[in-house]
Amino acid sequence: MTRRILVTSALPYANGPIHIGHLVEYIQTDIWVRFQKLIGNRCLYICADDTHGTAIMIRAKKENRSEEELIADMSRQHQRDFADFHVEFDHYGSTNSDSNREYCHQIWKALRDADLITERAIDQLYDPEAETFLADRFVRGTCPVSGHKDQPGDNCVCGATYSPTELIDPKSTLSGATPEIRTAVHLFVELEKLRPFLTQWIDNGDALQKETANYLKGYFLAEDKPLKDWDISRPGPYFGFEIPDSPGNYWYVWFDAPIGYIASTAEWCTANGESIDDWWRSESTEIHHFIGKDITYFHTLFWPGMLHTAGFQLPTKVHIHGFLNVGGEKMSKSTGTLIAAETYQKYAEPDLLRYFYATKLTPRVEDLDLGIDEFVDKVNSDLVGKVVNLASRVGKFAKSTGLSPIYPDDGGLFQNAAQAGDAIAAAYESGDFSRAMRLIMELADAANPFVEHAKPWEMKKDADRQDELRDVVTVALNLFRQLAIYLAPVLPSLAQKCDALLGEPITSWQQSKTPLVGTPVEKFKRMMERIQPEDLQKMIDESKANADAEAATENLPTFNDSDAPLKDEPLADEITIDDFVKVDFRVARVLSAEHVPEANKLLKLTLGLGGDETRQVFAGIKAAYQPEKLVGRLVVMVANLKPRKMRFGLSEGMVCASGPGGEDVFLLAVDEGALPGQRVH
RNA sequence: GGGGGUGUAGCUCAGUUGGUUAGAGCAGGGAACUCAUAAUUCCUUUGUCGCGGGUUCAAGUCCUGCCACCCCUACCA
Repeated sequence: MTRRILVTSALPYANGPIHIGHLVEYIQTDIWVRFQKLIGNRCLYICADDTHGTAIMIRAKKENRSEEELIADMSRQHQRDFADFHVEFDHYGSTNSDSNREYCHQIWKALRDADLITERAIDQLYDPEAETFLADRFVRGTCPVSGHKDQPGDNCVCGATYSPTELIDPKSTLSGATPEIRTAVHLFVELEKLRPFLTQWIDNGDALQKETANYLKGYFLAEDKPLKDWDISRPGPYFGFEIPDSPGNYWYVWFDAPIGYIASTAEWCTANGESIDDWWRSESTEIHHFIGKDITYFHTLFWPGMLHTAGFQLPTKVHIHGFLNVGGEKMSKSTGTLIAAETYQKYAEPDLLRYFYATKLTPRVEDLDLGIDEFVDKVNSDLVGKVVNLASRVGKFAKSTGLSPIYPDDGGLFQNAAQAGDAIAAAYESGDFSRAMRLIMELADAANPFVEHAKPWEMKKDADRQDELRDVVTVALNLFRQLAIYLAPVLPSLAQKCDALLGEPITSWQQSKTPLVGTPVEKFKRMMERIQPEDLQKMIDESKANADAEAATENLPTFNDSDAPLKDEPLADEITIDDFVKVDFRVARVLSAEHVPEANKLLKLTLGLGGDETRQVFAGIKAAYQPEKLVGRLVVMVANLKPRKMRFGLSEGMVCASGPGGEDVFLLAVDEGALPGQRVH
């Protein structure tokens, strides 16, 4: 019976690029979705960019562009990265969409109607310069308990926890300004009122992994403490949706983000003439969320609460995965292990990462580790040495023989592998990809000896044994094709290469049950390259270099230069290089400088251009410079200016200086090593 | 401090409801082969199944104490 399944991955935040840690989740989900489609279920894979919140606002400001431009750009990057890694969504939306706004309104109204919303004024730090309220992580100051300096807004290295309003000498990390305490009204969801529902939802059914259910019951739903109200609003300015019945307040990003699942599905429905209710309000549709353990409680408490209140279908299953470590350590920018999808892609095939993750993924909430040597060994010996090699070693003969009209005796290999399909499918279904990969490799291990023992290379030399050769080719390629089918959810491109070789697309899991016979075979082409540890080292090196460069940029002092000078004197009309070269700037040494008694502003300078060349120039810098201090220094002059007769004598050029005049005049200087007479280009 | 998890060959891990001499892949050693991407095939070494008790005819598997590591959470009496 065909199931109808809606699948989501967590919405990536539009604040940064996709890295290999994110990819664990998208690859995991994509494998599961491809598997469902392959066995013939109706399956929809929905995702979107998560675009709202303070972080986006701040970043847009820093980059001097609108939030809309920023998130459009990030969305493009994200979708490009996903496509590179063969993560294939049925629809990819954005939380900053009309559709999402509409569903936010709808769910909000339901929460109001259920009397779950309350208001309360809370004190929060406010950055008067950046004109925004500050989340805890945007404040640093001295710990009120131990006195440690430069601690984050909510906890200290000494172990103390506190409220950011208790920090001594707090500073905003955005502007460096001292934040002030401001009171603002926030809206809250009274989660405690949903306790009976949540308890029941967590206890009954198998929507959650056992360890997750235990964790929630033990921690959030413990009898002795009520569930805390959920702070669901932020005062403006805030990049997000304004709350319709609370002007000036915006929904906190975690309110509208999961609603994006529904909104994005709705967009797909509109485009495909389907009804949203069939997907989100139907008991015959399964809803599967794939998320990381860090956002467990949003998806297992708030989200079911929202769905329940607004009358949507609850998740059938929340699949929670652990974090990625690299080389046994947490990923970090400084060691280069936080590798961007884009960087990975330059040095290694995305398929290899998909396979490696597949061998590591289980239904449990466990962290997984990417070790360089392990990655290289596993991928090379499993995929290249066993799977691809199976096709490769008969590939050369196959073009001339084609496949036999009747599948020959193979000692039960094909039949055995066909039967193993059920166990492999069950492993995929339960999210135990690690087990699935192990089972598939067992088949690959059994297949290679067949070729070895059949000795096709001897048959090739004997004209009387061409039928036997064709039989060996038929067996080897069919066994290979079974592997390609079983691996298709993980390695979609290998399935395609198998199509290209055998001329029969892989579209269904059931194809693994029936051998392909009597068809021609295309010329064999290499399907996969081995990877070297150095390739992975290079991507780590590049990531590290990128991180260092970024850190260097961020450590640059910030210059808060006023825009007044430019406004006072706007840029002149554009000129060409030809216009520019007409002006001959020269480095000159001040040989003498003296007051001009009759003049208010002028000094009389004698400028040397090297050798005997000198120019006499009157410069309006009297208020700013003492003549005796000018003698000997280098200046920049316009040397080909038409001489002008002044009351005090002939001025044979101009000295370059900036500033509005009076005491605020600043002569141009040249760096050490410049020589009088040199032209300025 | 509380909750959860893990500990099996050098490495990554399987070991179903307790039931024969504890397994696989990779790595190591030896040989063969040459169709194949120095790939493959055959043979082969290695384990106090973290440590100590207990239950049982029988324990890697169940109970218990300890040790180590990991994850979550916290300073709450």
